[in-house]
Amino acid sequence: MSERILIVEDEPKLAALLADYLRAAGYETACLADGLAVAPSVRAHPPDLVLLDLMLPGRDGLDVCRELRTFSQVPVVMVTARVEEIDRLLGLELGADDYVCKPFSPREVVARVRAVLRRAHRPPADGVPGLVIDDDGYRAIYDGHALDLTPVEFRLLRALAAHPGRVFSRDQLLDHLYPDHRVVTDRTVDSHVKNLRRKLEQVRPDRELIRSIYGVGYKLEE
Amino acid sequence: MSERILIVEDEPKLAALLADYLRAAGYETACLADGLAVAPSVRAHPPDLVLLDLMLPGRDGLDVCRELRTFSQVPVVMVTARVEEIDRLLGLELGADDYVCKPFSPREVVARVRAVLRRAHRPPADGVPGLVIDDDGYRAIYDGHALDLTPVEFRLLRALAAHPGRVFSRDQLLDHLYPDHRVVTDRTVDSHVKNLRRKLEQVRPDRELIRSIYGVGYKLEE
DNA sequence: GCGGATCGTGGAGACATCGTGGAGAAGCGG
DNA sequence: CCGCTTCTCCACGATGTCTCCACGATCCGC
Repeated sequence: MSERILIVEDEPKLAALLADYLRAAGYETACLADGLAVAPSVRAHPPDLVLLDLMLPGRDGLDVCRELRTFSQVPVVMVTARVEEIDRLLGLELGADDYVCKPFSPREVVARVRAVLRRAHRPPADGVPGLVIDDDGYRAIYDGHALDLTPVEFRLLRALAAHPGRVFSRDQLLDHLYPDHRVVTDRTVDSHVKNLRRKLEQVRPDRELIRSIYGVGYKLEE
Repeated sequence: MSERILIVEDEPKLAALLADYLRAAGYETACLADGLAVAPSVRAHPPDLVLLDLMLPGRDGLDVCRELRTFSQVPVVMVTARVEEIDRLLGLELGADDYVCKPFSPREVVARVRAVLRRAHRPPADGVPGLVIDDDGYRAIYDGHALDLTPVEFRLLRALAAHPGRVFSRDQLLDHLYPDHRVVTDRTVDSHVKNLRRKLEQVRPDRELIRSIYGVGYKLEE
Protein backbone atom coordinates (compact mmCIF):
# COMPACT_ATOMS: atom_id res chain seq x y z
CA MET A 1 0.00 0.00 0.00
CA SER A 2 1.49 3.30 -0.98
CA GLU A 3 1.80 6.42 1.10
CA ARG A 4 -0.18 9.60 0.72
CA ILE A 5 1.51 12.96 0.32
CA LEU A 6 -0.51 16.12 0.77
CA ILE A 7 0.91 18.88 -1.40
CA VAL A 8 0.06 22.41 -0.31
CA GLU A 9 1.12 24.78 -3.05
CA ASP A 10 -0.69 27.72 -4.55
CA GLU A 11 1.00 27.68 -7.90
CA PRO A 12 -0.88 25.07 -9.94
CA LYS A 13 1.95 24.28 -12.33
CA LEU A 14 4.38 23.61 -9.55
CA ALA A 15 1.86 21.53 -7.67
CA ALA A 16 1.23 19.44 -10.76
CA LEU A 17 4.93 18.97 -11.36
CA LEU A 18 5.55 17.81 -7.82
CA ALA A 19 2.57 15.52 -7.92
CA ASP A 20 3.87 13.95 -11.12
CA TYR A 21 7.26 13.21 -9.69
CA LEU A 22 5.92 11.92 -6.42
CA ARG A 23 3.46 9.63 -8.17
CA ALA A 24 6.27 8.41 -10.37
CA ALA A 25 8.12 7.59 -7.16
CA GLY A 26 5.24 5.47 -6.02
CA TYR A 27 3.34 7.82 -3.74
CA GLU A 28 -0.29 8.81 -3.82
CA THR A 29 -0.81 12.55 -3.91
CA ALA A 30 -3.42 15.09 -3.00
CA CYS A 31 -3.19 18.83 -3.59
CA LEU A 32 -4.41 21.91 -1.81
CA ALA A 33 -3.84 25.49 -2.84
CA ASP A 34 -5.23 27.13 0.26
CA GLY A 35 -3.64 27.21 3.68
CA LEU A 36 -6.93 27.40 5.48
CA ALA A 37 -8.03 24.04 4.16
CA VAL A 38 -4.97 22.13 5.36
CA ALA A 39 -5.86 21.39 8.95
CA PRO A 40 -9.39 20.15 8.23
CA SER A 41 -8.10 18.04 5.41
CA VAL A 42 -5.43 16.46 7.56
CA ARG A 43 -7.96 15.77 10.29
CA ALA A 44 -10.44 14.23 7.91
CA HIS A 45 -7.98 12.21 5.93
CA PRO A 46 -4.54 12.05 7.53
CA PRO A 47 -1.76 11.85 4.96
CA ASP A 48 1.59 10.23 5.63
CA LEU A 49 3.44 13.45 4.90
CA VAL A 50 2.66 17.10 4.16
CA LEU A 51 4.66 19.06 1.62
CA LEU A 52 4.04 22.64 2.63
CA ASP A 53 4.85 25.83 0.77
CA LEU A 54 5.85 28.65 3.07
CA MET A 55 4.19 31.32 0.97
CA LEU A 56 0.50 30.74 0.79
CA PRO A 57 -2.40 33.00 0.03
CA GLY A 58 -4.44 33.83 3.06
CA ARG A 59 -2.46 31.83 5.50
CA ASP A 60 1.24 31.64 6.24
CA GLY A 61 2.82 28.22 6.02
CA LEU A 62 4.22 28.76 9.48
CA ASP A 63 0.79 29.09 11.01
CA VAL A 64 -0.37 26.04 9.16
CA CYS A 65 2.53 24.02 10.45
CA ARG A 66 1.96 25.17 14.00
CA GLU A 67 -1.69 24.33 13.76
CA LEU A 68 -0.92 20.89 12.44
CA ARG A 69 1.42 20.29 15.34
CA THR A 70 -1.32 20.97 17.84
CA PHE A 71 -3.11 17.81 16.91
CA SER A 72 -0.89 15.78 14.62
CA GLN A 73 2.63 14.45 14.40
CA VAL A 74 2.47 14.05 10.64
CA PRO A 75 5.86 14.70 9.05
CA VAL A 76 6.06 18.10 7.36
CA VAL A 77 8.51 19.15 4.68
CA MET A 78 8.59 22.89 4.13
CA VAL A 79 9.21 24.45 0.76
CA THR A 80 10.65 27.95 0.91
CA ALA A 81 11.53 30.52 -1.68
CA ARG A 82 14.99 31.29 -0.44
CA VAL A 83 17.71 30.08 1.79
CA GLU A 84 17.48 33.13 3.99
CA GLU A 85 14.00 32.24 5.04
CA ILE A 86 15.13 29.00 6.53
CA ASP A 87 16.91 31.01 9.16
CA ARG A 88 13.67 32.56 10.24
CA LEU A 89 12.00 29.19 10.28
CA LEU A 90 14.55 27.64 12.51
CA GLY A 91 14.32 30.51 14.93
CA LEU A 92 10.63 29.95 15.21
CA GLU A 93 11.14 26.35 16.05
CA LEU A 94 8.02 25.34 14.27
CA GLY A 95 8.54 21.64 14.14
CA ALA A 96 8.92 20.89 10.48
CA ASP A 97 10.93 17.80 9.69
CA ASP A 98 12.89 19.08 6.74
CA TYR A 99 13.21 22.01 4.40
CA VAL A 100 13.67 22.41 0.70
CA CYS A 101 14.38 25.74 -0.86
CA LYS A 102 13.52 26.98 -4.31
CA PRO A 103 14.61 26.60 -6.91
CA PHE A 104 14.65 22.90 -6.30
CA SER A 105 14.70 19.96 -8.59
CA PRO A 106 11.67 17.72 -8.23
CA ARG A 107 14.08 14.85 -7.75
CA GLU A 108 15.48 16.62 -4.73
CA VAL A 109 12.03 16.97 -3.26
CA VAL A 110 11.32 13.32 -3.82
CA ALA A 111 14.57 12.43 -2.12
CA ARG A 112 13.74 14.55 0.91
CA VAL A 113 10.29 13.10 1.14
CA ARG A 114 11.65 9.61 0.96
CA ALA A 115 14.23 10.35 3.62
CA VAL A 116 11.74 11.91 6.01
CA LEU A 117 9.32 9.04 5.60
CA ARG A 118 12.05 6.53 6.18
CA ARG A 119 13.01 8.36 9.31
CA ALA A 120 9.38 8.51 10.44
CA HIS A 121 8.79 4.81 9.99
CA ARG A 122 11.81 3.50 11.66
CA PRO A 123 11.72 3.89 15.43
CA PRO A 124 13.81 6.92 16.35
CA ALA A 125 15.81 5.00 18.88
CA ASP A 126 18.44 4.82 16.19
CA GLY A 127 21.01 7.52 16.74
CA VAL A 128 24.11 7.78 14.62
CA PRO A 129 25.84 4.61 13.47
CA GLY A 130 29.03 4.08 15.39
CA LEU A 131 28.46 6.97 17.75
CA VAL A 132 27.72 6.46 21.43
CA ILE A 133 27.08 9.36 23.76
CA ASP A 134 27.66 8.51 27.38
CA ASP A 135 25.69 11.28 28.98
CA ASP A 136 26.46 10.36 32.57
CA GLY A 137 30.14 9.97 31.98
CA TYR A 138 30.58 12.95 29.69
CA ARG A 139 32.20 10.60 27.20
CA ALA A 140 31.69 9.99 23.53
CA ILE A 141 32.72 6.88 21.68
CA TYR A 142 33.05 6.79 17.92
CA ASP A 143 33.62 3.53 16.16
CA GLY A 144 34.94 2.06 19.36
CA HIS A 145 37.39 4.89 19.98
CA ALA A 146 36.86 7.09 22.99
CA LEU A 147 36.93 10.71 21.89
CA ASP A 148 38.90 13.11 24.02
CA LEU A 149 36.52 16.05 24.00
CA THR A 150 36.41 19.33 25.85
CA PRO A 151 33.18 20.11 27.71
CA VAL A 152 31.91 22.40 24.98
CA GLU A 153 32.73 19.90 22.29
CA PHE A 154 30.93 17.19 24.17
CA ARG A 155 27.80 19.26 24.62
CA LEU A 156 27.92 20.24 20.99
CA LEU A 157 28.12 16.67 19.82
CA ARG A 158 25.47 15.62 22.29
CA ALA A 159 23.08 18.30 21.07
CA LEU A 160 23.57 17.35 17.45
CA ALA A 161 23.35 13.64 18.15
CA ALA A 162 20.08 14.08 20.02
CA HIS A 163 18.39 14.66 16.67
CA PRO A 164 20.46 13.22 13.87
CA GLY A 165 19.62 14.76 10.54
CA ARG A 166 17.97 17.77 12.09
CA VAL A 167 19.54 21.12 11.34
CA PHE A 168 20.44 23.33 14.27
CA SER A 169 21.07 27.03 13.91
CA ARG A 170 24.12 28.41 15.64
CA ASP A 171 21.94 30.14 18.19
CA GLN A 172 20.16 26.94 19.03
CA LEU A 173 23.48 25.23 19.50
CA LEU A 174 24.72 28.03 21.73
CA ASP A 175 21.68 27.47 23.93
CA HIS A 176 22.78 23.89 24.37
CA LEU A 177 26.38 24.77 24.99
CA TYR A 178 25.79 27.27 27.76
CA PRO A 179 23.17 26.66 30.42
CA ASP A 180 23.85 30.17 31.71
CA HIS A 181 22.92 31.79 28.42
CA ARG A 182 26.08 33.77 28.14
CA VAL A 183 26.49 36.00 25.16
CA VAL A 184 28.87 34.68 22.57
CA THR A 185 29.44 35.24 18.88
CA ASP A 186 27.86 32.54 16.83
CA ARG A 187 31.07 32.16 14.93
CA THR A 188 32.40 30.56 18.06
CA VAL A 189 30.27 27.58 17.18
CA ASP A 190 32.25 27.29 13.97
CA SER A 191 35.44 27.04 15.93
CA HIS A 192 34.17 24.26 18.11
CA VAL A 193 32.78 22.48 15.09
CA LYS A 194 36.20 22.75 13.52
CA ASN A 195 37.90 21.20 16.51
CA LEU A 196 35.24 18.56 16.88
CA ARG A 197 35.52 17.65 13.23
CA ARG A 198 39.24 17.24 13.58
CA LYS A 199 38.81 14.79 16.41
CA LEU A 200 36.12 12.89 14.58
CA GLU A 201 38.14 12.51 11.42
CA GLN A 202 41.05 11.16 13.38
CA VAL A 203 38.82 8.17 13.90
CA ARG A 204 37.21 8.05 10.48
CA PRO A 205 38.92 10.25 7.89
CA ASP A 206 36.52 9.09 5.19
CA ARG A 207 33.30 10.17 6.80
CA GLU A 208 31.92 13.67 7.09
CA LEU A 209 29.77 13.37 10.19
CA ILE A 210 29.04 17.04 10.81
CA ARG A 211 27.58 18.80 7.82
CA SER A 212 27.17 22.52 7.34
CA ILE A 213 23.98 23.80 5.82
CA TYR A 214 24.77 27.07 4.19
CA GLY A 215 23.01 29.99 5.82
CA VAL A 216 21.33 27.75 8.33
CA GLY A 217 23.57 25.83 10.65
CA TYR A 218 24.91 22.35 11.29
CA LYS A 219 23.53 18.88 11.42
CA LEU A 220 24.72 15.38 12.09
CA GLU A 221 24.67 12.98 9.19
CA GLU A 222 22.40 10.07 9.88
CA MET B 1 3.46 -9.38 31.46
CA SER B 2 3.72 -5.83 30.26
CA GLU B 3 4.90 -2.80 32.14
CA ARG B 4 2.70 -0.02 33.43
CA ILE B 5 3.36 3.60 32.55
CA LEU B 6 1.68 6.35 34.54
CA ILE B 7 1.11 9.40 32.34
CA VAL B 8 0.71 12.69 34.19
CA GLU B 9 -0.44 15.29 31.70
CA ASP B 10 -3.14 17.88 32.00
CA GLU B 11 -3.86 18.23 28.32
CA PRO B 12 -6.26 15.39 27.51
CA LYS B 13 -5.44 15.18 23.82
CA LEU B 14 -1.74 14.89 24.46
CA ALA B 15 -2.29 12.34 27.18
CA ALA B 16 -4.43 10.27 24.87
CA LEU B 17 -1.87 10.50 22.10
CA LEU B 18 0.94 9.36 24.35
CA ALA B 19 -1.18 6.58 25.76
CA ASP B 20 -1.94 5.36 22.26
CA TYR B 21 1.67 5.21 21.25
CA LEU B 22 2.80 3.59 24.47
CA ARG B 23 0.09 0.97 24.26
CA ALA B 24 1.06 0.33 20.68
CA ALA B 25 4.58 -0.24 21.97
CA GLY B 26 3.27 -2.88 24.32
CA TYR B 27 2.93 -1.00 27.57
CA GLU B 28 -0.08 -0.66 29.82
CA THR B 29 -0.98 2.93 30.57
CA ALA B 30 -2.78 4.95 33.18
CA CYS B 31 -3.41 8.67 33.08
CA LEU B 32 -3.63 11.42 35.63
CA ALA B 33 -4.26 15.09 34.95
CA ASP B 34 -3.62 16.37 38.44
CA GLY B 35 -0.29 16.64 40.16
CA LEU B 36 -1.77 16.19 43.61
CA ALA B 37 -3.03 12.74 42.80
CA VAL B 38 0.30 11.36 41.65
CA ALA B 39 1.90 10.35 44.91
CA PRO B 40 -1.15 8.55 46.31
CA SER B 41 -1.63 6.78 43.02
CA VAL B 42 1.98 5.63 42.92
CA ARG B 43 1.73 4.42 46.50
CA ALA B 44 -1.48 2.54 45.89
CA HIS B 45 -0.51 1.02 42.58
CA PRO B 46 3.19 1.43 41.77
CA PRO B 47 3.81 1.81 38.04
CA ASP B 48 7.02 0.79 36.31
CA LEU B 49 7.62 4.31 35.06
CA VAL B 50 6.11 7.78 35.43
CA LEU B 51 5.87 10.16 32.49
CA LEU B 52 5.58 13.54 34.12
CA ASP B 53 4.70 16.88 32.58
CA LEU B 54 6.59 19.75 34.13
CA MET B 55 3.69 22.17 33.84
CA LEU B 56 0.77 20.96 35.84
CA PRO B 57 -2.24 22.74 37.27
CA GLY B 58 -2.04 23.09 41.02
CA ARG B 59 1.24 21.37 41.47
CA ASP B 60 4.60 21.78 39.81
CA GLY B 61 6.09 18.69 38.22
CA LEU B 62 9.26 19.37 40.14
CA ASP B 63 7.49 19.09 43.47
CA VAL B 64 5.79 15.94 42.35
CA CYS B 65 9.07 14.40 41.34
CA ARG B 66 10.70 15.32 44.62
CA GLU B 67 7.78 13.90 46.56
CA LEU B 68 7.96 10.65 44.61
CA ARG B 69 11.61 10.36 45.41
CA THR B 70 10.94 10.49 49.14
CA PHE B 71 9.33 7.08 49.05
CA SER B 72 9.89 5.51 45.64
CA GLN B 73 12.65 4.76 43.19
CA VAL B 74 10.29 4.53 40.24
CA PRO B 75 11.89 5.84 37.04
CA VAL B 76 10.61 9.27 36.02
CA VAL B 77 10.74 10.83 32.57
CA MET B 78 10.04 14.57 32.57
CA VAL B 79 8.29 16.37 29.74
CA THR B 80 9.16 20.05 29.44
CA ALA B 81 7.97 22.86 27.27
CA ARG B 82 11.28 24.05 25.98
CA VAL B 83 14.78 22.98 25.31
CA GLU B 84 16.21 25.71 27.48
CA GLU B 85 14.47 24.36 30.54
CA ILE B 86 16.21 21.06 30.28
CA ASP B 87 19.52 22.60 31.11
CA ARG B 88 17.97 24.23 34.13
CA LEU B 89 16.51 20.91 35.22
CA LEU B 90 19.78 19.15 34.82
CA GLY B 91 21.31 21.68 37.15
CA LEU B 92 18.61 21.12 39.70
CA GLU B 93 19.35 17.46 40.05
CA LEU B 94 15.78 16.66 40.89
CA GLY B 95 15.99 12.98 40.37
CA ALA B 96 14.31 12.45 37.03
CA ASP B 97 15.84 9.77 34.84
CA ASP B 98 15.40 11.46 31.50
CA TYR B 99 13.85 14.47 29.84
CA VAL B 100 11.90 15.10 26.68
CA CYS B 101 11.14 18.57 25.41
CA LYS B 102 8.15 19.78 23.45
CA PRO B 103 7.44 19.71 20.68
CA PHE B 104 8.26 16.04 20.70
CA SER B 105 7.17 13.22 18.54
CA PRO B 106 5.38 10.43 20.40
CA ARG B 107 7.90 8.10 18.86
CA GLU B 108 10.65 9.95 20.62
CA VAL B 109 8.87 9.59 23.93
CA VAL B 110 8.43 5.88 23.42
CA ALA B 111 12.12 5.57 22.65
CA ARG B 112 13.07 7.41 25.85
CA VAL B 113 10.71 5.34 27.93
CA ARG B 114 12.12 2.17 26.47
CA ALA B 115 15.68 3.30 27.12
CA VAL B 116 14.98 4.29 30.72
CA LEU B 117 13.21 1.02 31.45
CA ARG B 118 16.04 -0.94 29.92
CA ARG B 119 18.49 0.93 32.09
CA ALA B 120 16.29 0.40 35.16
CA HIS B 121 16.05 -3.33 34.63
CA ARG B 122 19.68 -3.98 34.20
CA PRO B 123 21.04 -4.53 37.67
CA PRO B 124 23.38 -1.73 38.62
CA ALA B 125 25.45 -4.25 40.50
CA ASP B 126 28.61 -3.21 38.74
CA GLY B 127 31.38 -1.91 40.88
CA VAL B 128 34.96 -0.81 40.72
CA PRO B 129 37.52 -3.58 40.43
CA GLY B 130 39.44 -3.95 43.64
CA LEU B 131 37.32 -1.51 45.59
CA VAL B 132 35.03 -2.57 48.40
CA ILE B 133 32.88 -0.10 50.28
CA ASP B 134 31.83 -1.25 53.72
CA ASP B 135 28.86 0.98 54.19
CA ASP B 136 28.00 -0.01 57.73
CA GLY B 137 31.53 0.11 59.00
CA TYR B 138 32.46 3.33 57.25
CA ARG B 139 35.47 1.51 55.86
CA ALA B 140 36.88 1.11 52.39
CA ILE B 141 39.18 -1.60 51.12
CA TYR B 142 41.25 -1.15 47.99
CA ASP B 143 43.17 -4.08 46.54
CA GLY B 144 43.03 -5.78 49.90
CA HIS B 145 44.40 -2.79 51.78
CA ALA B 146 42.13 -1.07 54.26
CA LEU B 147 42.12 2.65 53.55
CA ASP B 148 42.44 4.97 56.49
CA LEU B 149 39.86 7.54 55.48
CA THR B 150 38.35 10.48 57.26
CA PRO B 151 34.53 10.61 57.34
CA VAL B 152 34.32 13.10 54.52
CA GLU B 153 36.74 11.15 52.39
CA PHE B 154 34.73 8.00 52.94
CA ARG B 155 31.46 9.62 51.92
CA LEU B 156 33.15 11.11 48.89
CA LEU B 157 34.48 7.77 47.77
CA ARG B 158 31.18 6.08 48.51
CA ALA B 159 29.24 8.64 46.47
CA LEU B 160 31.57 8.25 43.51
CA ALA B 161 31.63 4.47 43.79
CA ALA B 162 27.84 4.28 43.81
CA HIS B 163 27.91 5.12 40.11
CA PRO B 164 31.28 4.33 38.59
CA GLY B 165 31.89 6.16 35.35
CA ARG B 166 29.29 8.77 36.07
CA VAL B 167 30.45 12.35 36.45
CA PHE B 168 29.40 14.21 39.57
CA SER B 169 29.50 17.96 39.79
CA ARG B 170 31.07 19.45 42.87
CA ASP B 171 27.67 20.56 44.09
CA GLN B 172 26.28 17.08 43.74
CA LEU B 173 29.18 15.70 45.70
CA LEU B 174 28.71 18.29 48.42
CA ASP B 175 25.12 17.09 48.77
CA HIS B 176 26.43 13.61 49.42
CA LEU B 177 29.09 14.77 51.81
CA TYR B 178 26.82 16.76 54.09
CA PRO B 179 23.38 15.51 54.99
CA ASP B 180 22.73 18.86 56.67
CA HIS B 181 23.25 20.82 53.44
CA ARG B 182 25.70 23.21 54.94
CA VAL B 183 27.18 25.84 52.71
CA VAL B 184 30.69 25.08 51.58
CA THR B 185 32.87 26.19 48.71
CA ASP B 186 33.12 23.84 45.73
CA ARG B 187 36.84 24.00 45.95
CA THR B 188 36.66 22.15 49.24
CA VAL B 189 35.76 19.11 47.21
CA ASP B 190 39.05 19.50 45.39
CA SER B 191 40.90 19.39 48.67
CA HIS B 192 39.25 16.18 49.74
CA VAL B 193 39.83 14.69 46.33
CA LYS B 194 43.46 15.60 46.65
CA ASN B 195 43.77 13.84 50.01
CA LEU B 196 41.74 10.87 48.85
CA ARG B 197 43.88 10.51 45.77
CA ARG B 198 47.00 10.49 47.87
CA LYS B 199 45.69 7.65 49.98
CA LEU B 200 44.55 5.71 46.95
CA GLU B 201 47.85 5.96 45.17
CA GLN B 202 49.66 4.72 48.21
CA VAL B 203 47.96 1.43 47.38
CA ARG B 204 48.24 1.58 43.60
CA PRO B 205 50.56 4.32 42.33
CA ASP B 206 49.97 3.27 38.71
CA ARG B 207 46.25 3.73 38.59
CA GLU B 208 44.33 6.98 38.41
CA LEU B 209 41.06 6.01 40.02
CA ILE B 210 39.50 9.44 40.45
CA ARG B 211 39.39 11.37 37.21
CA SER B 212 38.64 15.06 36.82
CA ILE B 213 36.38 16.11 33.98
CA TYR B 214 37.38 19.64 33.20
CA GLY B 215 34.58 22.09 33.83
CA VAL B 216 32.21 19.38 35.00
CA GLY B 217 33.35 17.44 38.04
CA TYR B 218 34.83 14.14 39.11
CA LYS B 219 34.15 10.54 38.33
CA LEU B 220 35.45 7.14 39.28
CA GLU B 221 37.15 5.18 36.56
CA GLU B 222 35.21 2.04 35.76
C1' DG C 1 30.54 35.45 -13.89
C1' DC C 2 30.24 39.11 -10.02
C1' DG C 3 29.44 40.90 -5.55
C1' DG C 4 28.12 39.92 -1.12
C1' DA C 5 27.34 36.81 2.36
C1' DT C 6 28.78 32.74 4.70
C1' DC C 7 32.04 29.39 6.13
C1' DG C 8 36.72 26.88 7.33
C1' DT C 9 40.93 27.48 9.55
C1' DG C 10 45.17 28.65 12.26
C1' DG C 11 46.60 30.85 15.89
C1' DA C 12 47.05 34.15 19.90
C1' DG C 13 45.56 36.03 23.93
C1' DA C 14 42.12 36.09 27.48
C1' DC C 15 39.92 33.27 30.49
C1' DA C 16 38.52 29.43 33.54
C1' DT C 17 39.59 25.52 35.99
C1' DC C 18 42.41 22.50 38.58
C1' DG C 19 46.21 20.68 41.79
C1' DT C 20 48.67 21.75 45.66
C1' DG C 21 50.74 23.24 50.18
C1' DG C 22 49.64 25.13 54.01
C1' DA C 23 47.26 28.25 57.58
C1' DG C 24 43.73 28.76 60.59
C1' DA C 25 39.13 27.17 62.42
C1' DA C 26 36.32 23.71 64.15
C1' DG C 27 35.36 19.41 66.35
C1' DC C 28 36.42 15.94 69.88
C1' DG C 29 38.17 13.05 73.40
C1' DG C 30 40.46 13.14 77.42
C1' DC D 1 41.76 23.32 78.87
C1' DC D 2 44.95 20.76 75.81
C1' DG D 3 46.40 18.13 72.03
C1' DC D 4 45.01 15.81 68.21
C1' DT D 5 42.55 15.11 63.99
C1' DT D 6 39.87 16.89 60.58
C1' DC D 7 37.86 20.35 57.90
C1' DT D 8 37.60 24.58 55.19
C1' DC D 9 39.51 27.95 52.78
C1' DC D 10 43.02 30.66 50.51
C1' DA D 11 46.62 31.75 47.15
C1' DC D 12 49.54 30.60 43.63
C1' DG D 13 51.18 28.42 39.65
C1' DA D 14 50.19 25.11 36.08
C1' DT D 15 47.33 23.55 32.84
C1' DG D 16 43.49 23.33 29.86
C1' DT D 17 40.00 25.68 27.28
C1' DC D 18 37.39 29.34 25.01
C1' DT D 19 36.68 33.13 22.18
C1' DC D 20 37.71 35.91 18.74
C1' DC D 21 40.14 37.70 14.78
C1' DA D 22 41.81 37.71 10.11
C1' DC D 23 42.34 35.70 5.82
C1' DG D 24 41.14 32.92 2.13
C1' DA D 25 37.82 29.67 0.24
C1' DT D 26 33.27 28.65 -0.85
C1' DC D 27 28.55 29.40 -1.79
C1' DC D 28 24.47 31.90 -3.30
C1' DG D 29 21.41 35.19 -5.75
C1' DC D 30 21.42 38.09 -9.44
